[in-house]
Amino acid sequence: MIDDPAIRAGGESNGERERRPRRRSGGVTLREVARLAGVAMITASRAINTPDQVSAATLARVREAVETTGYVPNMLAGGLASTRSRLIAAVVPTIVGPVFLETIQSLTESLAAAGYQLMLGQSGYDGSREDALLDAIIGRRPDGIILTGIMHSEEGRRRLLASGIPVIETWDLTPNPIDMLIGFSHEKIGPAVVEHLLARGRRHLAALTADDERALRRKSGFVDAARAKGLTSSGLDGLPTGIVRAPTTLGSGRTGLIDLLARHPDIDAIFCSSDLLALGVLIEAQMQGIPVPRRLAVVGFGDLAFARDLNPALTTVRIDGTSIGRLAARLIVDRAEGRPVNDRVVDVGFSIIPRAST
Amino acid sequence: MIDDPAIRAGGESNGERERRPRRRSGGVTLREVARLAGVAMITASRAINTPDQVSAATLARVREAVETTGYVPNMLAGGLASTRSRLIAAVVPTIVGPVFLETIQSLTESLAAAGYQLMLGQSGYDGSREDALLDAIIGRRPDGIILTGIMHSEEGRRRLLASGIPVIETWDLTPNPIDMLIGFSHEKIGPAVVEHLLARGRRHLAALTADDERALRRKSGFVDAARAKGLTSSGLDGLPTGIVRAPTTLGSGRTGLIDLLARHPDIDAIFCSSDLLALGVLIEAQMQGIPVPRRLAVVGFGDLAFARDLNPALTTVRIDGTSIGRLAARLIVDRAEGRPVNDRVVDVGFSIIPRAST
DNA sequence: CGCAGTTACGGTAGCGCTACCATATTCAAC
DNA sequence: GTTGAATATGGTAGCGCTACCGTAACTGCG
Repeated sequence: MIDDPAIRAGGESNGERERRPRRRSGGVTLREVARLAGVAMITASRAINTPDQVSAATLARVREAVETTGYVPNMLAGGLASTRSRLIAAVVPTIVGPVFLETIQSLTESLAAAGYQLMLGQSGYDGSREDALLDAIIGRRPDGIILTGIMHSEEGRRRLLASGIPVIETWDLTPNPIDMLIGFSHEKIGPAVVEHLLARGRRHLAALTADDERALRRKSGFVDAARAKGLTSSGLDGLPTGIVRAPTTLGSGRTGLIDLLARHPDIDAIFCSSDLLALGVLIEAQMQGIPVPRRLAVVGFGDLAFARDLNPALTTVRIDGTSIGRLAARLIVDRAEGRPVNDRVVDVGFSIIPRAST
Repeated sequence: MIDDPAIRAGGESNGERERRPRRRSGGVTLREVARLAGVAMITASRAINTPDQVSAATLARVREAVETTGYVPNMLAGGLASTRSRLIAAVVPTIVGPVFLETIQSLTESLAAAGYQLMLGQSGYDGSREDALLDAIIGRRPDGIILTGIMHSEEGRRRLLASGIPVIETWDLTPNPIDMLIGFSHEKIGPAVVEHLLARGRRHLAALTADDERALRRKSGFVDAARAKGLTSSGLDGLPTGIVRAPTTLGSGRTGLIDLLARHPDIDAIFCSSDLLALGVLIEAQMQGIPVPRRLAVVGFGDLAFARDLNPALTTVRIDGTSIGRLAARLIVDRAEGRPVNDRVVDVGFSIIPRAST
């Protein structure tokens, strides 16, 4: 080889063996900033990350150097050195389908305010990509993982536990959380809705729900509570129910109502597993000339922005998604910064927003 | 300095000077895997990242070692060493407001399939947090940045350019993109909608739009095209228009229609800047007993899932958000992997979906 | 058989940053 | 003055991985 180190070294100084160069990221590094400010790298680092550990004069000089060079710290390097990536991962079944949006929104904002960035992953409604996604996430060494309304495999649980990364499960209340939990009881929603409908004089209840796990549990709570009150449809053990494919659409609300009415013409109240379904029911009812709420009461779930503006305004179950996101951010950040977290399980509850549709 | 390396070194060799330990991430490292497989670290690395560069036997041994240890590569370290983070950043004004969801969804999926992860940032509709967000993003050294329908400050442009990170701007067509561009012309949508409405015999057009930048440009195209066709409302230079605050809601659609009708009772067609607005218009029209489309034609924008299921089904302008996301992923990944990208500006166009509301 | 080209693998030195230790200096306390 | 603690700064060795450069063994070819 002509590329003999000795020959190459000759050019350098006298004996000085030539170090091979390496592709660099191209940007300004902390070394450069430190040199410009006339301090050691570590001091420059402190000036940037823990400003109150350096003197005012030094701080000013470092700040100026940062300014003139346009230095942006490489957080990959910082994360590697400190084992704190300042990345938080959030997993949702799917981002279309507006249920988790509020949560993601407030999560992103709260995290950004604390200097953290959100990584987003979609597991698919059937959790198909969940395990592969988990590896991709754990590989990035996030400081926390937020699971949004998700059923995880045993294998997934193990990997999460083994990774040692703080985990928050949300939008549900499981008996044995992996780590932390912020959610509410889907089972308890059903009875509350039954209560509400009974109070409004309804006796022939029905449910229209998506076939996803949590919606089905809400439905079960509803059906069981109705049965406990002695409300069973003629010839049925439980209640008239319609099941539609998740994610729910307005269209499936319309066909769902048609189907339910065909089988049970006497129903006078429907609990839908999403506001979108409820909107479909409202529209179909109106087309068929069925007055809401006079002949048919409709309850949704989610309290999406449009619910209050419908005609009639939609009675629905409200989950404070914004609180969930904000709280999740706080817990995760507290954990990441080593502050103690006392409430590892938080039930944010739900509320029924009574409006004109019931 | 007393901290002379020679002195310390002396202590080391005979007196076994204790090397200070350092907190480690706690997990299994590649070194461990390599040791178990009986190969060098670099070979283990190749077995994992470029499997066809190692022999079948070695590959199997490394795979087994990975299996038994539960090794998950630290991509922070990998990213630092290779200057390829395999992170892609996406910036949206806000995630609530369903317009960009399809794009984010397909983006996330396409990127995941290629081994990349999405970082999400929200700039706020007014771009207030944009500059701070940009630093947070650039600091993570993503392999690409996707700007979703965003107006960026000059300062932001500079920082992006200086960072050297590939950038894709989407949902718009600007004359001088920062880098790459996938979008469509908001201006051209207006004339197309005017065409459509004229063909359906409408003569008294109106617009109801949000006050965000792009919606206003769609409106301008609409108004200008109408004026060019000689369609001006009595006593007006242009067309009756209503402006509502972004983000749009169903409620603002309702009040918008009330307001427009009060000022211009003779209008027979409304172009709304979002499907949500259009839904509000439909609902309000129905409340007031105004038959759609007989007396009033309604056109939306976005073709959200519910548009086809409304009654009457909503005529709307469709943007293929899924394509935008998929294409953006491809361009970014191609750039990241060093493949040539020939079409740096792509116009994905739009289409008018004629339905019963016009 | 010699030579080049290919395939498989390894040693080493970073990527850019921060944890860990250390030193120098200052100021209050005794 | 000595001691102790707090403040301000610096040197160095990694964090866990891959780029760069090797070497050795094997192949095909004249």
